[in-house]
Amino acid sequence: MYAEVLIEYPTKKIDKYFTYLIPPNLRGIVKRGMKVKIPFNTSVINGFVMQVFTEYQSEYELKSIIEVVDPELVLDDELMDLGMYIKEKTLCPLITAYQTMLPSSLKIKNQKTNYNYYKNFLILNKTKEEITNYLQNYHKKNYQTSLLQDLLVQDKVLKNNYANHVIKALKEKDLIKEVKEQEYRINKNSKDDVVKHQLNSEQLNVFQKIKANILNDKAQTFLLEGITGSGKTEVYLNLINETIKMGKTAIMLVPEITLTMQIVDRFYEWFGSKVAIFHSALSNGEKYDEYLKIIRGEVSIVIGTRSAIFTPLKNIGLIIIDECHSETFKQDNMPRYNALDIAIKRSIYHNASLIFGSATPMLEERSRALKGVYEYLRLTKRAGMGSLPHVEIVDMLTEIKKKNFVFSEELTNKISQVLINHEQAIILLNRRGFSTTISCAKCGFTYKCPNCDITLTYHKSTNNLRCHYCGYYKKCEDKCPNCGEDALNYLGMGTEKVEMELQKLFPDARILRMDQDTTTKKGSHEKMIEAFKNQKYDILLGTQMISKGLDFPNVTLVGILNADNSLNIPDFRSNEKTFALLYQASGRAGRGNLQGNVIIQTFNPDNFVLKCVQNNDFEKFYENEMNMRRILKYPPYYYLVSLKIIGDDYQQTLENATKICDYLKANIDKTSIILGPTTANIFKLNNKYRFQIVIKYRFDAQLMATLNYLDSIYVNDSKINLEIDINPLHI
DNA sequence: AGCACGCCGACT
DNA sequence: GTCGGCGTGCTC
Repeated sequence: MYAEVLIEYPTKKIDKYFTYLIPPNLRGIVKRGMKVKIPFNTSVINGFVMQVFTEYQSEYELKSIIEVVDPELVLDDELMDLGMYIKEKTLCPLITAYQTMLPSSLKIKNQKTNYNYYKNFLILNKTKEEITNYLQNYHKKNYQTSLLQDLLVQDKVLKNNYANHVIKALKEKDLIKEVKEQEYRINKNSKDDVVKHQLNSEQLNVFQKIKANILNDKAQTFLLEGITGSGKTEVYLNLINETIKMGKTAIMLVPEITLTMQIVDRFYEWFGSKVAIFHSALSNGEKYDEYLKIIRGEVSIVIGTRSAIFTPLKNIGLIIIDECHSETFKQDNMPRYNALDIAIKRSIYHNASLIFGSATPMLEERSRALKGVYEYLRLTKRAGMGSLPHVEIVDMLTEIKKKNFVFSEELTNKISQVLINHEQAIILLNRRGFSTTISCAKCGFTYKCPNCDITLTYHKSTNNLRCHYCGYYKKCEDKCPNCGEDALNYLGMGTEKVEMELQKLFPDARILRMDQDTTTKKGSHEKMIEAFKNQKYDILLGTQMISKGLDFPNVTLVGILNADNSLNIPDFRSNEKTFALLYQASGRAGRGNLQGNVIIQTFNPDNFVLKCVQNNDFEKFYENEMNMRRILKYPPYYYLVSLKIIGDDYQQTLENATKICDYLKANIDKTSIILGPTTANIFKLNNKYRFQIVIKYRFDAQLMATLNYLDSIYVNDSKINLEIDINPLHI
């Protein structure tokens, strides 16, 4: 017996099968989809079995598989094929696809093989009658009798709760014995008195439609566009409930679990131990346990972040991707897969229903829904009492003249009103992007590329402004070209500065600041949210992280500082992202019975995106943005591919980039557009120079073959590294 | 990815 | 004369 094995080094250089002998003691045990320990070159490593043969002709002597890493963890045919699909679509080493499917506790370097977690219990070694008899004749009352009493009531008790000498004494009398049982690290029970809200007519309509589709075993994707507070979660809960009643299983993806703990708790309340969760904050042991629950068929619902789309559930009836517009669903290292694509693939395999849910779906998804590729469902009314908030745009230019640099008069007034009424406020500081842009503190002017409608990026080393899309650059000026003031600056406001300012204005207000600095400790995020929900604070101040999915009924005011900041990020999606962010953030206001107010502070009060947020005008925003994308040839009208050429030597890297560009021009479809080579957004990283080529295409029969060829060429180049990202979210 | 092999420089 | 630098190539 022989096995073809993938080596667990995530590199393209050895992305091929190696054949091993299956020793007699492992025959019938080693199967496709299993992890095995193998000798490779001079060391012992893990491998992944792709195929088992009975016959094999070899010119040289084969080595033997040493052992199976974990006989319970086997990827089934669906996931094995899915791995191949990912390799084909994203050009990754095959093993990286399988690695993302398995819990990280089984990674190469991880020598620890057994993650099973045991607890020691005590049980009676005699019948209950015998013990009762014993207790009646034993006239004293001590720790021993109390332990026996406990065991008469409970069958088994945790060993750790009792003193060792007591246990020893009872063991010597042969009355009790110790047993070891595997325990899952996460144990949740459903609540009997869970509050199940009555669905309104809109929710009911959506529920009925999707339920019927699950019953019909039809693979169908739904785009569920529901305004903030429209009760999407309630629809999900009811649909999942129906799914498991039909004997099927469900997966729900969320962007980041820590931000969505409120939702996850609701799932535990409804479904208890039928739920497994996956996210990065779990320990290796916890992940292993959750995975085991799925493999053993003990759970029927999985909630998790991106990679949870690969959970080995059988008989999937429903897949939900909540907040499907989130960029976290695309992985930005290998394998560069998009969970939405995988979800579609899996829903077809299982004949399952698939829901993409969002208040602000990406243009790609929305246009597919309009074309009828997805079924378009909408929730247009808030589910509870709350009505949509009143949105006001404040021009910071006039405020600055009044010496209000951080907080406008209007926002200050509204905050004091909130404090008087004992309500709560959220202040969102819209952080700038990763690259440095220059703006004028006096007039809000920013430099734009004349060719791309993209904000120029400042390069300190050469003191000029560049467009990393087309290569346009210009010298940096001292004075603002718009208003002539010497007020160009590179820095935005930090949360700390805003907090100080806020405390100065409202000395008695209890302010909670949430940003990367204050939430790095594990669990601190949840604690803060809990504290704010319990009204231990009046004002929550933070960055993007506070804008999503949180539900605080007492919040009546949302203030958004420097709203136009994210518009200046050099990215063709910056409008879309800003719209989603502002809309989501405004949605935090007025979720209870109280009327909500939103104040948007900006230097561009007439900005189209902001106006659309204010007027709640989705259609107009999408229409305008689609038009822009069409003119500029961006998704959803064109698909994108990004190639990054990375190397130590500037000249050599640029030469290779040019060579690749020429090769592309000669070999791909003439209707495709090739941009570049230009310097990449991050031009120098880890002392390596980075160039970028962007391909825009619609239909290109030669493209994949060409990319595959280029990829294979550069695998064996030790000087130049080529990174290809197919359908990148940003370039 | 890791590790061995191999061919050139500054040392006891 | 040798120790060791990391460039190159192989791993069932």
